[in-house]
Amino acid sequence: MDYKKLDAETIDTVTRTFKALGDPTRIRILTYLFNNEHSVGDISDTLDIKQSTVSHQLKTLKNLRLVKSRRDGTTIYYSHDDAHVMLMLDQMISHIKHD
Amino acid sequence: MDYKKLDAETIDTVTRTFKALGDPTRIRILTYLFNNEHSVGDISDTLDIKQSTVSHQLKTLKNLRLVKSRRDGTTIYYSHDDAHVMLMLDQMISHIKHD
DNA sequence: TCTATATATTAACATCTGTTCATATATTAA
DNA sequence: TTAATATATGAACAGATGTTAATATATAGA
Repeated sequence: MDYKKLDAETIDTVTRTFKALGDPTRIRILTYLFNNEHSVGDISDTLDIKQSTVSHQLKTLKNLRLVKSRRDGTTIYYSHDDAHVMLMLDQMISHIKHD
Repeated sequence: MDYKKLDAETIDTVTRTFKALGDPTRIRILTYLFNNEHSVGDISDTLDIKQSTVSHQLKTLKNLRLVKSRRDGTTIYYSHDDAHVMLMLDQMISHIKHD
């Protein structure tokens, strides 16, 4: 890896992505979405995070294309949308746990 | 991976580590340290970041054991200290670049 | 000891971030 | 259309964060 090859845009995107993972609420949401899709209300109830907070953070994650959503009636289901990032999240958790 | 197994301490450490990677200055410093150790002044000059800023960010990275240092006279050389995290940084850069 | 050099620290500041409450929007069913 | 339910949005706020200038500390050499 050559640091000189890191253009500003790459640094910016890398930074934004890691920053998205640098918050406990978003980590908990993403981890909950590891295997299955879940609705906003489900996430809110299961993780005990206010609905408004969940919505805001899902929007943040969606802007970075880390999650995607589908509507079914009034319910909106979210699922992860970046397998590579999910893998890195899994790696980091394993790394931290086996310390 | 089971989200229920994520205790508060693990979430906290995972979050702190990702947060450390969520800043352009720290990303540039870590990337520069990918292959070799470098002194504070070298980092400051090469990356064009004020010495004070470099020192502050190196301290942040050292607190998280992402870098280590050794002294040689008045010069202090820093190098990375977490191969797994460096691997994830490399993975993320590759992921972003090949998008 | 005095000077020069390298790095660390402190305080201040502006900016960013995450949460919350209140409310808006969207969909469905009656 | 009205009511009920699910989700999104906007504004406000407190607290965190990154940079900077000024200064302190540490080491080596004269």
